[in-house]
Amino acid sequence: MESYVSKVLDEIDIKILDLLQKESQINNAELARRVNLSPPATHTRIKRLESEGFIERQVAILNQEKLGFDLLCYIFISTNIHQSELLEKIEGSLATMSEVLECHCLTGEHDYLLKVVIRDRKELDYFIRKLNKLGISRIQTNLSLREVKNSTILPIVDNEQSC
Amino acid sequence: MESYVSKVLDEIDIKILDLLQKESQINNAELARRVNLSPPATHTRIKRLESEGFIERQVAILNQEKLGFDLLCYIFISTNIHQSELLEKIEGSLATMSEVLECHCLTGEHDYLLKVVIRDRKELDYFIRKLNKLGISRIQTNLSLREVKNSTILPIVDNEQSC
DNA sequence: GCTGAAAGTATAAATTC
DNA sequence: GAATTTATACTTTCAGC
Repeated sequence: MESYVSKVLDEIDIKILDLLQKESQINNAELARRVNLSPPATHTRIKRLESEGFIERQVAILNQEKLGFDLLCYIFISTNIHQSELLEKIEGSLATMSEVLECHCLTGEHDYLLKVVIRDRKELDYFIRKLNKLGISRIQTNLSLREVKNSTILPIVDNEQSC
Repeated sequence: MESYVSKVLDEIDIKILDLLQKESQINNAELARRVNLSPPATHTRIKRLESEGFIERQVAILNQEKLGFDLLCYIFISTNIHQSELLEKIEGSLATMSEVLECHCLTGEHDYLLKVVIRDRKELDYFIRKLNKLGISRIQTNLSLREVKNSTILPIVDNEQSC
């Protein structure tokens, strides 16, 4: 696989993005050292990468388990609705539910796939009731038994990484 | 839903975690102001939350589309393997593949669910060949047509949020 | 946990390549 | 046009209370 180097992004930009997506609290001087540039030059590039939207946001990833979220579920849902106005309303409702971390419109037999974090069985029951109330006709819940990998790192540089 | 307040985490800790998981580059003085504490006290708490593992890491979330990743896939895979040593080897291989952002061992008819980011159709073909070589017997690929929501924010405080 | 000072870090300005 | 060095403002972090 080759790196994504375009007219707008050179190798140094890619390197900066990669370092930041792995460890965003790295300080500017250290970042500059790793890309062989002066701190101000590096800083200017970061600001450009932010303003141009390559960096969407910087976040802290919290430990689900330590915070009491015992259940991670992937839930497939289907609706019988084909009216776009109603679908938008359902999507809006799904997006505002804080248990729903991800929601994707998918190819295949189901309409949407949800990634949902839940504390316990009781809350899962409550959540599925909420889905039913939205007018969702079919729900297929898959529980994660074990997390093998969970990363936000896009493969923008060649080397395979393990985290 | 009620907040997760335990002997180790009080309301202020939860508030700090929540602010950081939404915007980790917020500065300490501003964070302190929002939780009604002095900057040093706030700082001490953050360090504690990090060392105790409530904060796993801080990362920059990059824009997939702008970086050329046109395809987001959820891929279900099954193996015919029941020997734990071989399964561990397969899991290790999956975990080191940089296209695989997530890998979960799931309940249901399939063994694993993968979240995979891919640049184009050609790369998807190449990726599926790699899976075949690992000894995976059944592969069901679902493409994301549209992202309705994509968040890393755990619902540790009551209010529903939209991002 | 607070206040205030010292150390460290980011940003701006001036200059050079 | 983009990077560097120098200078300044800000932010974190460490005392003492």
